[in-house]
Amino acid sequence: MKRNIQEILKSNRLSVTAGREKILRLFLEQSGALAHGDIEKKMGSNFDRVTIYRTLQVFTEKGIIHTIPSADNAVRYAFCKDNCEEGHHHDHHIHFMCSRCKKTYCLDDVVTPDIRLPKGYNAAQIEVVATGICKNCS
Amino acid sequence: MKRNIQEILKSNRLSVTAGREKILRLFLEQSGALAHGDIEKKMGSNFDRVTIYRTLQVFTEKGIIHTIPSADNAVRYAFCKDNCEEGHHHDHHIHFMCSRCKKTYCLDDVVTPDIRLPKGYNAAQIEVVATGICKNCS
DNA sequence: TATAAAAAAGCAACATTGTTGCAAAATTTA
DNA sequence: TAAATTTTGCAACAATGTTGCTTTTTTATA
Repeated sequence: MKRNIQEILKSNRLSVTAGREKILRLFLEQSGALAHGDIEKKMGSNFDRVTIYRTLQVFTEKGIIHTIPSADNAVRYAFCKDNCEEGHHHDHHIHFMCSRCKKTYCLDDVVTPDIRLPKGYNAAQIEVVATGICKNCS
Repeated sequence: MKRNIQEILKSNRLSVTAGREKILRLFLEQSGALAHGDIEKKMGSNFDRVTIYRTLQVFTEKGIIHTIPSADNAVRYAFCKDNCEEGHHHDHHIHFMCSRCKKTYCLDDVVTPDIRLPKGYNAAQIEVVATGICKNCS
């Protein structure tokens, strides 16, 4: 796995650093998505908050992770299993937020539906977030 | 319209105050959705930030407005045209965020699609947010 | 309509979250 | 291994969100 992590960083032309490895490992070991705050907690005090902000930013730009919109001002991030390229995600799956355990999942098998928009509107991306009770909590 | 605004407040068992009237008017006069920050700017300095927070909270609880999730840590709010009841929204429309003009619209005529979730997942709500170029910008 | 009760607003203080510039440290390149 | 490049940590700051409490406003009632 460690190998894998370094591969991912290198193939995205990123320096391999302890912080990036650790954050990436968090995403890979994790079934759910992570908010900035979650990561901060899991990283302990060895890493600066600013580093985490910047790492999440480059990971997102590179297409290593993607963002999940939320209504609670806590954007979540999740690893892109599809092979996304820099600046162009193609994660067409939907997301699920459990209101009991508060976890956010990528439902990789559920594809974003086609949606017919009114004339004049042109969608580049469609995000679907379902809220309810997840598998583990029901 | 003024009448209308007071009606809305009263029918939700809320005291009619200058701040609530003004915020509600903003939503009614507005085609797009508003983030807390937008409202703060439009309200000028006559109203306290805290009042705006609390007003948005009660309006949301009462079902007068609904939240729109976002990936930029700036939750938007919009007036509920459907007659939502306290604690139970039924706004089954989707939202559109224009990446050019940055406005967020409720596409009232576009209904949230039915989505088949994996076994065990039970959705209480499904949010769809499309991003792209809106009618006015295209 | 005046008054009491209830609700909301304002204020202050604070906590949390996010941003920026710059010097020090680590990583990569040659 | 040394130089160049990149990343980190730190500090300072800005913006956003929260809480308790007092004053003001609104509503209900006499």
